[in-house]
Amino acid sequence: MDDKKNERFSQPGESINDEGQPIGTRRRGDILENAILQSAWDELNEVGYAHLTMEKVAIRAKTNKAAVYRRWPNKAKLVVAAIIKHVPRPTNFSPDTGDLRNDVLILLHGIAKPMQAIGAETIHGLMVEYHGNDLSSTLPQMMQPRSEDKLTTAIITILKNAEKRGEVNLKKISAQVISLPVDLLRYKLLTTHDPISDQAVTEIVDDIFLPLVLV
Amino acid sequence: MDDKKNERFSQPGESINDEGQPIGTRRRGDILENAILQSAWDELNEVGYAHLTMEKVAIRAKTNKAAVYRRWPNKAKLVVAAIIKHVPRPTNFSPDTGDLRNDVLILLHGIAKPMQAIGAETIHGLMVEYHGNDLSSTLPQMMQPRSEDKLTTAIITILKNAEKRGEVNLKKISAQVISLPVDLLRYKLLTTHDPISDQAVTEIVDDIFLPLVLV
Amino acid sequence: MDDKKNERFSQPGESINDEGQPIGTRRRGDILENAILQSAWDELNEVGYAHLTMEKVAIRAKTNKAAVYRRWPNKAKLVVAAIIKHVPRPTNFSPDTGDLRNDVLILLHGIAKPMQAIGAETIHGLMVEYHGNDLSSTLPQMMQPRSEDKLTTAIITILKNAEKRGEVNLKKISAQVISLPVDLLRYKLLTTHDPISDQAVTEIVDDIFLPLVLV
Amino acid sequence: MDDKKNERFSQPGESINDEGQPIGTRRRGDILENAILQSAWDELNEVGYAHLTMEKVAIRAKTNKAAVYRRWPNKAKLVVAAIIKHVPRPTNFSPDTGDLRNDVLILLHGIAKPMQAIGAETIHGLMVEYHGNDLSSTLPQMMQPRSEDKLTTAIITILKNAEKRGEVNLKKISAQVISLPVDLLRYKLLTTHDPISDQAVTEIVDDIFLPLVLV
DNA sequence: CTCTAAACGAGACGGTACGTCCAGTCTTCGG
DNA sequence: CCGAAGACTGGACGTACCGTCTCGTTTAGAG
Repeated sequence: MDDKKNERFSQPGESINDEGQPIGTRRRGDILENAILQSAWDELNEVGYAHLTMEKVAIRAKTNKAAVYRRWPNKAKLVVAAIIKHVPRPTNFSPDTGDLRNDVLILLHGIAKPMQAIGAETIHGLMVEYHGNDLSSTLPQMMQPRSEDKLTTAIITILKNAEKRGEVNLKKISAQVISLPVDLLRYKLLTTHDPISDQAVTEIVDDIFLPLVLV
Repeated sequence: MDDKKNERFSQPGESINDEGQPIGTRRRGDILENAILQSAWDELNEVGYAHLTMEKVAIRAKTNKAAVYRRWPNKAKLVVAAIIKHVPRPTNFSPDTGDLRNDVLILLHGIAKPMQAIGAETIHGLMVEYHGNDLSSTLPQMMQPRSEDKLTTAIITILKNAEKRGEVNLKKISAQVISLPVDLLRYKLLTTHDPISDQAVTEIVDDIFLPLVLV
Repeated sequence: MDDKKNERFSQPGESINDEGQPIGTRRRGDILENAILQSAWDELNEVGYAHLTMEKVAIRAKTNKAAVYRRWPNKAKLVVAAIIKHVPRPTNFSPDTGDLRNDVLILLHGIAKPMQAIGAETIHGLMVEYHGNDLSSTLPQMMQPRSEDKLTTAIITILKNAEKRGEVNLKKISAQVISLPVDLLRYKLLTTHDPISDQAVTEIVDDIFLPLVLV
Repeated sequence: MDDKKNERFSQPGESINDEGQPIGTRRRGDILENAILQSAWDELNEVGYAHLTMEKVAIRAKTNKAAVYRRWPNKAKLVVAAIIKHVPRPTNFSPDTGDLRNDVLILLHGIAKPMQAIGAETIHGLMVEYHGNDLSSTLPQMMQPRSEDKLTTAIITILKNAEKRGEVNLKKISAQVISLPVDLLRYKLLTTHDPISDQAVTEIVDDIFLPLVLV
């Protein structure tokens, strides 16, 4: 997906029409793929997941349904691809500021931002469509509930650092507690229409997580 | 909805066809309403929320779409009605066993059962359709995220009882913590395909909730 | 097809839009059926059988494909229906002018006109689509090759009349010869793009048919 | 078409895969052309003219559409080329057995066989596609209606031979009558799904043609 | 007990989108 | 540098539902 197949197209010197499309050229490969994903992303933000259709995505990308279906067999996979392309992955997975509270806050804020960009409605929609299917290979990790991979290891790393400083005793912390802050944040993101306030994140850390882990 | 308009129909002496439907009679009112809700519930369980259609519900109920739309303006409201009819409301909202741990466990198990009956896919689907709209008037409380009503007051009642026994100090417990067990349970129900184990519920209480509230 | 189901619609006093369509009314039954058949007939004459599509017929009739497919399952049957509606059936099936030559000429001209109206391309197209299927129930008789029904009996009637006048001896005329004039005419209609000249019809009768049957 | 461009390919020493195709070599020229025509012919016999598509022909020939379109601009011309390649041309265009009846019968049987091999559906389909266009340059003569070329001259030759023997008087035979046997045969082939019986051919000659031409 | 208004059943209607197939054209890359 | 390979645009296919509407029938309830 991220490899550069045919990055250069439409060499200089070609005539360009009013939409900025090279005339006499036919978009292919990544050029076209990007146009479709951009179209899907725009539709997603304008009409929402429920009212996004393959047909309109194709029209908006000035192509046709076959070109879309050739790449993604259904709406869910198309939307996931558009999300992966347009939503920045959480940046700082293992902050190490020397302070447990700071580290966790940075991690949570890093998760909150991209999930807000996706939006609860889209996540719910994907859950419905993917119901039962395996989505771990396609969905970005931050959206995956129970992703024992990245996010959990991130917290464990943070906690290990804290343990070195004597802040916590990792052995006495259960798995439930480890995934607790991320789970709670995700729950709030899924069930709240308004953006998550900084205060809400702070409360998760100060009122719930830290009291449970600090020695 | 629950009043008895025309409960008796099909008086004795009428001919009955092989499906048990009275011949020459036309179902109306609650009789018909129940038939539609039953059909919707069956469809929901057979094909799932995403593939449930008003058309098939009407056909299965041996009626027509107009009769369905006359009662519920869209799929979401129809499904909610079917759920309310078929899923038993949590039984014990304010257990008082004289033990905080017991009380919370009873409450959580009481919530878990009906939500399992509904299923995560349906809840996600309803979230998509109701996205932005107010659903508090229609959705059963247990499904409502942030339902500050019933469930929160239930816990508060339980905690008050515990406070009388000296188990907790209610003033020092934040709102976040109060709704924590229910939120966590709901999160697990939404994001897990397998049924919630008793152990998982117990862990929520023993590893997370009680350590935060016990004095 | 020809019965009058809902001939009256759009009662006087209703508002009419610029296309002459009643506003607020939904066309049904024969009204809609006629609109579709008219649309199909117009398309047939404008773009020809090969380029007629169900989609364009529906659009032209200002309706949708489902309404078309509900009535005719494929292009061939739709076209046949349009033909039956718009092409007048041969008028004079059993002329009796007292002269064999005249009678046959009248019959042939009566057949030639409607078949010309249909056009060779359409007939070939129908033959392809109906290949193998039974079309006798749907195709107008004049188009049916080997329609031993109407047309043959028509000629036999004509010949019987001639026999009474002593012009022919029916017993000595083979079935092949009886259907010969109609077959030849149909062959020319199918294989000639230009309209059939009166002279061509006359030659069939004078050079071929009469020499074979006159005593 | 029939010239030998690159008859030899796949020189000895090349590796051959299980389909007998040389590996590492690219089929070109006649090799590829023959493969396409074979594929077209097979498709024609399996699915019929109406359901034959350029796409499937290309796939079946293990090549791509462009290679097909480069050689034949449309389905009709491709099919004609396949027919010319696979259907033997009528063998005996000017039999001279010393008997008019025999000569005509031989000619008609010679025409009937290849046309049966092509099939009525295909001929109708070609008629539709070629509607209006000139097909005389591409279609084999036997299929061309009104082919004043080969077939007519063939009959004229036969009749001239008969005239020498005093069987007919050519001057008194109209053009209509000359083309009559072939026209009738073609008509029957076009409008009958079952194969033409020998008897039917004999009847054309004995009941219709000979009575009209014999002195 | 009759009359009327409402609800019902049946299903057509206008409309949108589905996912697929094919016609032709164009670009790229391999031989 | 030709041509094989295959992606592209465009459009039609036939189907499924949506939510609305019409028509004729049945029923409940008022007078």
